[in-house]
Amino acid sequence: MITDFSKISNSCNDCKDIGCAAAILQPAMLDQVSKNSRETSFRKGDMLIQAGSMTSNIIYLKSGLVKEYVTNYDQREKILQIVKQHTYLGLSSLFGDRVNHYSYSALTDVKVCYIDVAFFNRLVRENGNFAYEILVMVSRDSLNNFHRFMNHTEKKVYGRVAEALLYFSGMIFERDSFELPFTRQEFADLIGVSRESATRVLLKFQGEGLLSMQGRNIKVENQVMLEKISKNG
DNA sequence: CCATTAATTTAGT
DNA sequence: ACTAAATTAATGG
Repeated sequence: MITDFSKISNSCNDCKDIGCAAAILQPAMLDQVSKNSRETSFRKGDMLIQAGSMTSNIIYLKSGLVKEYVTNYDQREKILQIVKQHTYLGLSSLFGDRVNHYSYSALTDVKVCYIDVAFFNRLVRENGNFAYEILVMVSRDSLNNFHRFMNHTEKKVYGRVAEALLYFSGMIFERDSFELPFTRQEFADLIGVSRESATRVLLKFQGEGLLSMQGRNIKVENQVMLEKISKNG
């Protein structure tokens, strides 16, 4: 947490991490955004939103990675998705309910902007283009997640691991080598398999030359093959 | 402040 | 579930 508030410059007009929705807003409107939002940062592992809390603020993720998850009845958590920079957290909860349905915690050090929820609502109502972009985000989000969970019900462990790897290299990091931002347990939680199965498959893939890894550093060596495995389960 | 060690977390079997 | 390895926290100088 930042404690020296005087150092925070909070003008959205010269923000380098502005998203495609806010980029549409007129400078005068962005000034309003500046007045109704506040930037802070979180350390890796910090919780940003606890499921069940009220949606008093919308959180815009400026930089870093965040996991969106629910904790199950039996203590095992289910990770819905990895959220990367330049997206809003808790949108579906805002429009669907007044309560956050998911928990969010920082996978890396993270910079965020809190935006007052009443103001955000006003923004959406008064700026059609902004609202449109938000709608696109929310829809894309739900489509993605829906597909991923559909796949879970029919894909075998190999397919899911392959898919997750492609998800990281393609969607999140956009490069074929990356550092897994979390433990094997969390990796397993993301794809809904046991930790043991996840490591077993990872090692098998490594043995077959589909990827190389040391610790959390993973490099996709044979994307074509992984895609095939991902498709066919 | 740095170095050692103790405690907790993580990975693989 | 168990062990080894790694990471993090605590301690003492």
